[in-house]
Amino acid sequence: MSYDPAATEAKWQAAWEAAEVFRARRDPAKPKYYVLEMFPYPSGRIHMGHVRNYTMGDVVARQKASAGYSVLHPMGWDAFGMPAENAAMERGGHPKDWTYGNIDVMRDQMKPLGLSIDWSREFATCDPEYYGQQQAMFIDMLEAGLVYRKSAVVNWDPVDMTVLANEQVIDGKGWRSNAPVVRRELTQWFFRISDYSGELLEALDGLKDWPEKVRLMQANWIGRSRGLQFAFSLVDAPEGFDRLEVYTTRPDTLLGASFAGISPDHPLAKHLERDNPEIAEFVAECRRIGTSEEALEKAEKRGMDTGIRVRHPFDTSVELPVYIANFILMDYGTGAIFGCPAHDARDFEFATKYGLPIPPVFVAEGAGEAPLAEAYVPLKSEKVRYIRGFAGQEVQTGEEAVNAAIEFCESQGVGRGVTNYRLRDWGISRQRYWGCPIPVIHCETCGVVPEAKENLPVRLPDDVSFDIPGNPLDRHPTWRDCTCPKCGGPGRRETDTMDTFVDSSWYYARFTAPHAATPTDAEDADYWMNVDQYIGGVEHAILHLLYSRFFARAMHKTGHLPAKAIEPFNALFTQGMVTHEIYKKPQPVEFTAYTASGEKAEFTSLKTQYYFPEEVDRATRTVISTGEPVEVIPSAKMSKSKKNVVDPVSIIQSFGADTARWFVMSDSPPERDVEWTASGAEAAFKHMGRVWRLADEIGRADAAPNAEDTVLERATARAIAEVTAGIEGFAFNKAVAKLYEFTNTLNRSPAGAAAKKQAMLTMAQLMSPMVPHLAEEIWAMLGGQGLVAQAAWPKADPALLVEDTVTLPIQINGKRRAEITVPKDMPIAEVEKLVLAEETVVKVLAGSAPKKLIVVPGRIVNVVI
RNA sequence: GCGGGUGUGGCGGAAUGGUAGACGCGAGGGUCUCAAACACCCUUUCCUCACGGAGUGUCGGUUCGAGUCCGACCACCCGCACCA
Repeated sequence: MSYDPAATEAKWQAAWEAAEVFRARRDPAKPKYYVLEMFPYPSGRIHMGHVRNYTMGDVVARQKASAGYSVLHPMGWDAFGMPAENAAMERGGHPKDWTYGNIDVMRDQMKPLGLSIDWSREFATCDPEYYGQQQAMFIDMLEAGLVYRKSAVVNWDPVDMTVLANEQVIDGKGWRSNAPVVRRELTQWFFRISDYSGELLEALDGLKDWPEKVRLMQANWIGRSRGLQFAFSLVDAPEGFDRLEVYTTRPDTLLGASFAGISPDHPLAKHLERDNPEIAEFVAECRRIGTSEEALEKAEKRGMDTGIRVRHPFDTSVELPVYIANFILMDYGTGAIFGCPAHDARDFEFATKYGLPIPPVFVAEGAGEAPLAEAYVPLKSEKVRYIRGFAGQEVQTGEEAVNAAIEFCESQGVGRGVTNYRLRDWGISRQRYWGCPIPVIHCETCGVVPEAKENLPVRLPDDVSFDIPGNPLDRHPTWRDCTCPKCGGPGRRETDTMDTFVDSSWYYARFTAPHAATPTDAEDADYWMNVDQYIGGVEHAILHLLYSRFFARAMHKTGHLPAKAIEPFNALFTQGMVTHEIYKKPQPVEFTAYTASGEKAEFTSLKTQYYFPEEVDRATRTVISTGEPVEVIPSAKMSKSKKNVVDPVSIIQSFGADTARWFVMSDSPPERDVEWTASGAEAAFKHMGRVWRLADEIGRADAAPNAEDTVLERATARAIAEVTAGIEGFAFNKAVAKLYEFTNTLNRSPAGAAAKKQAMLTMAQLMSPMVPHLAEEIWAMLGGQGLVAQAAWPKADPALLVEDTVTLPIQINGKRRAEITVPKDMPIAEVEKLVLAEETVVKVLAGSAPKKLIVVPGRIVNVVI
C-alpha cells in the first residue's frame, strides 16, 4: 500500500462535511476567531495566488479551531465589475450568466483544496439579496448626510460615446476606439469620506497588528498638511475674478514666488477659454491627459501665460504672471498655487522652461547665495539660513519657518493657517450595467428621492444588450421609467451603478449573518466582529482597506455595526504573489494582423511567442515537441498573456491538494513572492510520501521502550514549540522547515515503538493545518481519537524545552575561531578562564593578554587582541 | 513623477546587533538493483593543493562585533483614487 492522495483527500473531505466540522457557530462558551481572506473576483479559473492566499487563511483557521476557538472562515465572490461586461461585448451572452457560470467553476476548483470554509455562508455581491441590503444602507447613509452629488470629471471616449476606466485609457487613447480621450464633467454620487480624514488618520495608530508599511501608505494617502490659505489680488482679470485663493504648505517661501499657477479645471481657466481660442486649445490639450494622477505627474510640465497677473501680498509693486499649468490638480487645495522654483522640483522644471526667475529663499546653513542647478529641497526638520525670510529667525528649520510664517501672515491679515487633506471624497458613480444600482429616483417635482425600502432591491433588468457602447440601463425602455415614491408622479431611475469597492467594503460584516433580512444582524455582528485576521495582497493596501475602514464607520453611524467594529480588521497580513519563470522564443515571430472589422490586414506584425511551462524541458531549455531553443526570463507574476501560469487544478490532479498546499506554504516567507517550480512541487509530493511511509512503518513497529525515548520526547516538545510559533507568527515557511527537521529526527530515532507512535501522532497534528488530509490519514492509521481537525492543539512540556549545556562560539576580533561547550549557568568569570585556556586562543595570544574579553552569557565570546 | 517595499550560495530561503547560509531544491559521489525508477546515506558559498583569505546589491559610517543600525546610491516590485 502506498500514499494515494486522490482517494485519501476525497475520503476526508466527505468526513468533514458529514461531521459539519467547519460550520461556524455562535458558542458563548468559547472565544471566537474570525479569519478572512480577501474574496476573489470570479474570473473563471482559480490560480496559484488563490491557492496561496486561501491556504494561509486555512492554516490560521484550522490551528485556531484546534486551539479551542469558535472559528468563522467564510468565502464569497466579488462578482460585479467590468470583465463580465467585456465578456458580454466580446463573446455575447449575459454578464449574469458569465459570472454565475464562473462562480460554479471556481467553487468546484476550490473545494478539492480541502479548505475549512463554512460554505453555508457563501454569497456573491451580485446576488440581489446582497446588493438589496447594500441599497438599504445607501439610503440610510444618504439620509445621514454621508452621501451627496457633485460634478466630477471622467474619461470620455468621444467615438464610443462612453465613459472609460483609467485602465482602459492607453497613452491617452481609448482601448477600443483608439480615439484621444477627453475629460468630461458629469454629476456623480460621492461618499463623504473626507469628513473622516482626520479620524481615519489618527486611528491608524491603534492598528497595532497591521503592517507598518500599510499604515504608512494610508497615512501618506490621507496626506494631512498644515499650510496657509490666502488670496492674491488679481490684475487685469475678467470681471468677477478679483482674488485668487491659493493654498501652500510652504508659506515660508512666499518671497521666492515667481509665478502663480491654476489648474486647467479652475473656474478662471474655464472662464478664459470661452473667448480666448489659444487658451481654449491649451486647456483642451491638458484635458486629453486623462484623469489619473499618475498620467498627470508623468506628463511633461507645461503651462500657458494667461496675461493676468497677481500682486504679491507683501510687496504690492511685485506682480507675478498667472499660468495655467497641466500639473495642478483642481481637487487638491484650491486648485491654484504660487510657484517657488528654488525649493520645489516641479516648479523648478517649470520656471526653467518658461524663463522665470528662481530666487532662493534659504541656503544651507554654512553656504552663501549661488545660482541653483536644481531645486534645493532639504528636509523640513533641517536647519537652513533664510536670506529672503520674513518670519522667525534667520537660521531655523523649515518647520519652524512655516509656523512662523503662518503666524506672521495671520497677524498681517494675509490668509489663515489651515489643515488640509489630500484625501478626496469617494466617487462611486459608474456609468455601467454590471453593478449595484443606486436606489434613487429623479422626480420632476420632488427632485432626488430615495427608493422606498419596501421596493428594494432595485433589481438589474435582465433584458439588456451590449451590442452598442454605453450604459444599457440608460437606454432601457421600461426600467428607467418609474413612479416617484414620494408624490406618485412620473420619475426616472438613477442609471449609475455603484463602484465595486462599495461591494467589498462591507462583505466582511455580511458574512456574520449572510441571509439576514437586514444588512447585518446585531447579535451576530456583536459576536463575530471584528475580523481577527484579514489576509490579502498589498495591492489593496490603500483603496480597499481605507474604503472599508470608512464604510464601517458609516455603517456604525447608520446603526448597522456596533461601535467596536469601526475598525473592522484587527490584524492584517499582506501576502506576496506567486511567480514563475517565463519561457519565450528568442526571436519575435511574424503574425497576420487583422483589422478591427475582422479582415486580414495588409501588413504582418511581430510578436513574442511564449510557451507554457509544460511545453518546455527546463533542463535543456528547449520546446519538448519541436526541440527548438527557449529563452528563460526570470520570474514574474503569473499572467495568462506571458503563459507563465501553473494551473492548480492540474497540480491537484497529479499530486493532490496537500502537495499544493505544502508547496505554497514552504520556502518563501508569506509576505514575499513565491516562485513556483516544478521541482519544488515534486519535492513537496515526495515529502508527503515520505511522511506517509514513516507513519506506516511506525504503525507496524514493535521496538521496546529505551533510553532514546526521552531524546525523542525532547525533540517533539521542541517541534511543538517551534511549529506553533511559526504558525502564530505567520512564518509558515519556518514551520514547514521545522517539520522537515522533525521528520528527519523521527526517521532516524532508535526510540521504542510507543514513543515513536506518540511523536508521529503529534507530527500529524502539527502538520494538519497545512496538509489536513494526510494528517487525518496518519491520525487514523495510528489510532488517534476522532478527527485530527477536532483534536486539541498539542502543548509542549516546558521542562523538556530546557537545555542544560550550551555551545559558545569564540570569536577573535569578531571572527569565529573556536567554540567551547559549557553548563548553561556557568558564571562569566569561569567562562573567561576556560576561554583563555582554549587551544586556539592560547596560540593566537602567544602569551600576551587580550585587549578586551567580551562574554555574552549563553551567546558568544569575543576576544579582542 | 510621487508614495511604499524588496535585495543573502547555482536556486527558494534561515539568522532577539552575537557561529552567515537552518530547511528545501538542484548538482556531485555512494548503497540497493541484472538495469532503471523509487528509496536511503554522504558532500556541496567562493578563491586556494594547502596554510589561509574573501563574502549578505554598491559605496561610506557607528560598534568589541553589522545581513541586521545610520547616510548616499543602484536594481527590481506594488500603489497612484473608474482594474479587481
